[in-house]
Amino acid sequence: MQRLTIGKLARAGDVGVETVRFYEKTGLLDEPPRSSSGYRQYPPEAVSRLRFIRRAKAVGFSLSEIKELLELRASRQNAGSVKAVAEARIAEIDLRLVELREMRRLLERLTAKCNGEAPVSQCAILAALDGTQSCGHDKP
Amino acid sequence: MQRLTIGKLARAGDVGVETVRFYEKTGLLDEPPRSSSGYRQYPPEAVSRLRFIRRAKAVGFSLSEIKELLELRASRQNAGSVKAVAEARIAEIDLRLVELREMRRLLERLTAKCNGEAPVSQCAILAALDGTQSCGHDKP
DNA sequence: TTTGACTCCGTACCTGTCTCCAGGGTTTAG
DNA sequence: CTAAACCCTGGAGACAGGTACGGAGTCAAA
Repeated sequence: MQRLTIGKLARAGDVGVETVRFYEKTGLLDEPPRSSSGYRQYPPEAVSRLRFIRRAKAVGFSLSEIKELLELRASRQNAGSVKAVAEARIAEIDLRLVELREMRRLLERLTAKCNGEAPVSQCAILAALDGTQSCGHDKP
Repeated sequence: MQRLTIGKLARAGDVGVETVRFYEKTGLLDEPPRSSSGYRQYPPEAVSRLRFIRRAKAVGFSLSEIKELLELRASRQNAGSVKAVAEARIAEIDLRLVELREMRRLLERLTAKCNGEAPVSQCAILAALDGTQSCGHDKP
């Protein structure tokens, strides 16, 4: 039943003390009871909650999505709503992957055409960005 | 030789008026001459500069990278430095692609295991984030 | 008991890229 | 001539996700 100070919780969750307070302020962590002198006294479960947040961040959930997941976890709904959040996140990732691959393709083409020895005035990259050459992005 | 007001420039470059002023403040666009009443009067070349910025943003350069590219464009160096900026950007994109693919892979595995009809207490996604089940991320 | 590590609170700051506002002056179309 | 549409400045606000700081109170070990 031992309670943790904020510093111990932060170390256990591998985040900064300020981050714990920030999470509390934004509703990701509940306000814990306080000691007579006002120190936060966390129950051991706070560590798993903090780790939940860390793991959810690692798979790319935003803090507001994580808050939503935590609220769902505490609810008596069925898992479909959680799955929906995860699927929405996958869809966002897919969108971003498409964008990044397209950017990469364009950049790759440009750098392939660029002769690094020539003066900048003949740089294919700059020419494409100037629009004096197609970079495959704008229609003619 | 007709000069453009900021509004016309903004429309020509498909950005907001405020954005043009912001680009000026941050050094992406030069300060143009002013009319007697203080209105900005842009030369037609400002449009291509603005479009340069727009295209460079589209391939994922940050504004500070774009500023660097614009400075290189105005210099008498050879194209190698431009190419280096582009290659650094490709490397960043590759890094991000790896991260996103990993996130996607983890999320996909979790959602596949999640039965949406079950109560949240049996949700495989939440279980993995809780750490009570491996999500393939943390070592056992 | 003293020292050093810890905690409290509130607020400001950071990166990046804008976006909006108030309270003016100017230009242009009708 | 008037009304709408435009322009000016400086500063604030927005988003995300923290990070830093100052001044003061508290706790634990030597």
